[in-house]
Amino acid sequence: MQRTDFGKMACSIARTLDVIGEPWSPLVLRDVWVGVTRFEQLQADLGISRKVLTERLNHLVEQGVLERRPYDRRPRYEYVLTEKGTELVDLLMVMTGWGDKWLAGEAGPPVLYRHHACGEIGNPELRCTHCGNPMHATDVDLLPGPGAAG
Amino acid sequence: MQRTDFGKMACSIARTLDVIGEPWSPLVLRDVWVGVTRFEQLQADLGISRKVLTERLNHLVEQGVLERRPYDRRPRYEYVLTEKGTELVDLLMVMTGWGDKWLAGEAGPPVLYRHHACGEIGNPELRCTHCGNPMHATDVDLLPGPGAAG
DNA sequence: CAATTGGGGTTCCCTGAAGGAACTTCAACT
DNA sequence: AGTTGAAGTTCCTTCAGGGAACCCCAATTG
Repeated sequence: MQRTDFGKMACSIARTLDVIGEPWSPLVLRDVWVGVTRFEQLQADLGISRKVLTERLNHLVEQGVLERRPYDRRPRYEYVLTEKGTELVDLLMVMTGWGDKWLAGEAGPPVLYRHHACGEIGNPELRCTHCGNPMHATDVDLLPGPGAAG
Repeated sequence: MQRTDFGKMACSIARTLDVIGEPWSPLVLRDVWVGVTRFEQLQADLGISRKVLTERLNHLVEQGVLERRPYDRRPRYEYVLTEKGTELVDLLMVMTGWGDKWLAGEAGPPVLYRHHACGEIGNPELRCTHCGNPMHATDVDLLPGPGAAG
């Protein structure tokens, strides 16, 4: 085996990594989210190799995370988030929150979120869909689900 | 340049990827979280190359996400989550939620979370720390923060 | 209407990282 | 003294990322 295939593991983390776990993919997603949607823009903004950018975009399109869409009568394309991709942004927001807290240092966070509902600057927090209380690593027990292996 | 260094970018996503973005790292973290904490156990459970496992564990320890701790008078060690690492599990939980929804298929989720506070099975959702309302990709504006580049 | 421009890729070579198996070390147990 | 088992290390092969050059196509320009 060359590079291990995470997609076949009975684990939603591994499967998710199969979609956006390759190097650069989360940053491509971030850029598309904030409006950097074209090949040339992405390549220039990220400093990524054109070859790898092509591979990542194709993979994200295949996985249904991005849609490749013409924006001109010339052969010009932009990449936009699908619903599946938009929901992946939750992941980016949590990554941002953690990075802001643990890695930003003196300078502080590079980007802030203003929440439409309240107009305030803030970060997202994980809360239980049932009771609305915080739901972090230490607040849950893990149980085997219907899709468990063996 | 060989492999691009994400750690120096002015982006908390890129910086977080520098810590856990390498292949296998999130799965190592998951295993440690659920109690697979020793070298041999991790190697067997993941099917990862021993060489790469060594590299990942060292990196995660250097980054302060895991702590390497003796558990015997013989030279035996286990890896445990630090506070910094425990907070990273938020990321794993969100990955799990997305994977459950979009990739689990017929079989359903392999793992379920039971929330201590309410005793129910459920998934975490992102909510604003200020107002408590849902906070997803489409609910925020992005603003430059104090650590923004140039 | 030939030449230019620019977006969106492909192709090529080189190096570095992942896979995998064999080997090493060290303390305790037999 | 020999064996065991955890925890790595070493070595070789193959594959993926970096980087630069090249290609294709439609519209605009001279």
